[in-house]
Amino acid sequence: MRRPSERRVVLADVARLAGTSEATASRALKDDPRIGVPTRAAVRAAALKLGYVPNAAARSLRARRTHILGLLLDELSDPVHGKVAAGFEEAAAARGYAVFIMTGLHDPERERRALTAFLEHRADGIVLASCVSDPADVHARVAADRVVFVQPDYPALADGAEPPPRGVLRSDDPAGFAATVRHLVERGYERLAYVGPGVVSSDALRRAAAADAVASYGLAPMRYIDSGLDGWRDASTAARAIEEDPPDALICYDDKLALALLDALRATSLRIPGDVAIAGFDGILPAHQSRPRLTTVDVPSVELGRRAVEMLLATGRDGRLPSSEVLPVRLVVGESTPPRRARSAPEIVGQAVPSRRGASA
Amino acid sequence: MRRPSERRVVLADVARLAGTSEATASRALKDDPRIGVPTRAAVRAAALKLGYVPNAAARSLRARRTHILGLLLDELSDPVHGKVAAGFEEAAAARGYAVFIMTGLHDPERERRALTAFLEHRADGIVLASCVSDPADVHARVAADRVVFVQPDYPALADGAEPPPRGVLRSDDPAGFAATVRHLVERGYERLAYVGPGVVSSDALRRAAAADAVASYGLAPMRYIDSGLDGWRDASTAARAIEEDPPDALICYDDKLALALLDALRATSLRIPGDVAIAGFDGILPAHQSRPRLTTVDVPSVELGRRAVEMLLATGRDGRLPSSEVLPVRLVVGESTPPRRARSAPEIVGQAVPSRRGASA
DNA sequence: AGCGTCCGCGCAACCGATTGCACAAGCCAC
DNA sequence: GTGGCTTGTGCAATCGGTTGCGCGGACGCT
Repeated sequence: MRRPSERRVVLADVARLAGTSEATASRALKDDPRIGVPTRAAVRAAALKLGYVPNAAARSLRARRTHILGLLLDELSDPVHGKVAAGFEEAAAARGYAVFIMTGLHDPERERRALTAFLEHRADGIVLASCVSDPADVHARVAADRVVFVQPDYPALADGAEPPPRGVLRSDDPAGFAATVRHLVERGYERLAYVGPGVVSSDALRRAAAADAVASYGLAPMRYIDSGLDGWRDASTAARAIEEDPPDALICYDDKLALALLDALRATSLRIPGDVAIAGFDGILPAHQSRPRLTTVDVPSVELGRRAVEMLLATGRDGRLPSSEVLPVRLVVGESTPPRRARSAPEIVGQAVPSRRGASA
Repeated sequence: MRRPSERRVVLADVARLAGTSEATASRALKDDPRIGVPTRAAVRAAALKLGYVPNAAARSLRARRTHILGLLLDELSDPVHGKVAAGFEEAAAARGYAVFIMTGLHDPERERRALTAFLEHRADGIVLASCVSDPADVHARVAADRVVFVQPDYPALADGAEPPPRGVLRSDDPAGFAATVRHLVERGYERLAYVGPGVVSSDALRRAAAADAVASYGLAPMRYIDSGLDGWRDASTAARAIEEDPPDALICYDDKLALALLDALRATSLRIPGDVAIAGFDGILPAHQSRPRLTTVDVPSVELGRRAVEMLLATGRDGRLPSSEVLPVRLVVGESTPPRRARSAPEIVGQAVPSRRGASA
């Protein structure tokens, strides 16, 4: 237990106790082969005895490497971002990097401040997950070989750019939505609708991907239902709009929204999935446990976080990041999108109020 | 866009451009009143023009303050921990602190390494959420006025210690479980069972709190059902055990487990809540959206994170942390615990659970 | 014995900011 | 004109490690 009066143990103390110079002590502690084995042992022992803890600030000041990685994301409490963060932290820790995490909350000003913090602390690498700022602004502040974009909302950073961008990592969301649409079409759904928050820019991409798929099947253009920004909490407005004019199936921006809708639609006369099928996106755990089980798309969120670290730390000798990557996604069919023609008996699964009757067959 | 050839801009460059010394430039940038207004403006302009970004390592080396806070938790992808992290990050950012987040994953060795990282980076404060290490070991490494324990699993750090501990922050879980038991008793449930992972140490506390409450109502001792460590993913084993000999109601360690059980019990002949009622704990979003809606206890997780920051930064002039705090929780009655008999019991929906603040008895 | 190597280690500069202290003006009063 | 003050700046030490370079001694070889 360190008393206020005791000064912090510094390298000089270790060196003194070990009977060497600071230089030797420093090298010994990092197992420099130029230092003899006995000396190394002596320094080790001294450090241990004194409870020496090197000062990272001093070290990185001289070494020009901080072993710090910065991660910027929207919301830590969001399951998807939480998984990205978990994968990121795990991979970083495994490689001996500490992780700065800051949240942007869709606020450009907060993002700017977060970036400033990363830069002041001289993070060795920065990962921007779903940032709302302009990548050009970002690149004006951060060297291109030090920043990786994960799930960028910017079409410009996606495919088709010339030259192929580096340092961009994302999951194949368009393919996921295409798979969802295909699944629905194969199951006999025709009038599809997309529900999303609108303002989030990745929403436009997902919606467009679904719309493209719908068009490719020759179906009528997909209806768009605005869930609003807080549709994740209160989806009742969207639920009423759906009740008024129910489509055959709903394609949701993400699982969080789908689950909120599932909940809100209980208050309507609609039976789910009997009257309206519903599909989500992300593959978060509650989606797999909901009732009915949600048809959704598993996104490798943890893997995204992990790969982001690997990309950052894999700059080749040309000092450039590996080229961009797209991680595959996987459609998971649940009970929320049953074959449409097969429905003959009334669905019980989607009933609104739990039964309080006695035992029933 | 910074080219590799351009050297990083340092304070000396700013000073040169502004025509002052480094000392003056440094003071000007932090609005030292001793520096004349024109000089301050000149330095400001020079810094802006050069795109100067101060080096946090150099600054904190000399200033002996890093403006870094460390947060150690079990799993970032866990909803509860995610909310704690979110509150923590938000409060820290608002006060100009950067946040190191590391995960322990219930592994003492990882926790040790995380603590080492915090210490090497000289974090101004450290928050340990649900760490599995011995607090004594922690205090041997970290000054007592620099670390806050959130939701400690250690009875020794809870109430009753003498002198009252400082730097301990938790929610009133015992009161929450007591409220759940009371609710179940009032609704006519008699044979209660507790389901938990067993090995997690906070499990013992929760179980004990529930058991105490059960005893206080003169009911038979509560049965214990082991969910296993990965009961959050696969609760089928526990579900089979429940089906074999169903209690009246299940009190679960947390919502995650309750939801998994809810899901697993669908594969049994039991109807929920008709045959067996079920209650969770934590108040995570999916619990409020599940079907049936889960009776649970809202825990102020975000607030825990926020308060942790405030406690860390509120050390008085005696250099000591504020005394420990217990945040109140709130029972939320859902559909998973309907009245069991015809006799109607008083509704206590949304009633706040009486809770004590501070460590004073 | 003489000479070239190699090994192990220390000197001192350096990373980039902060800060105690001193000093130079400018101003007033005597 | 000189002393006492205030005001605005600069010098240089300092924080705690890292690292280029050089030096002394042990060792091998002729």
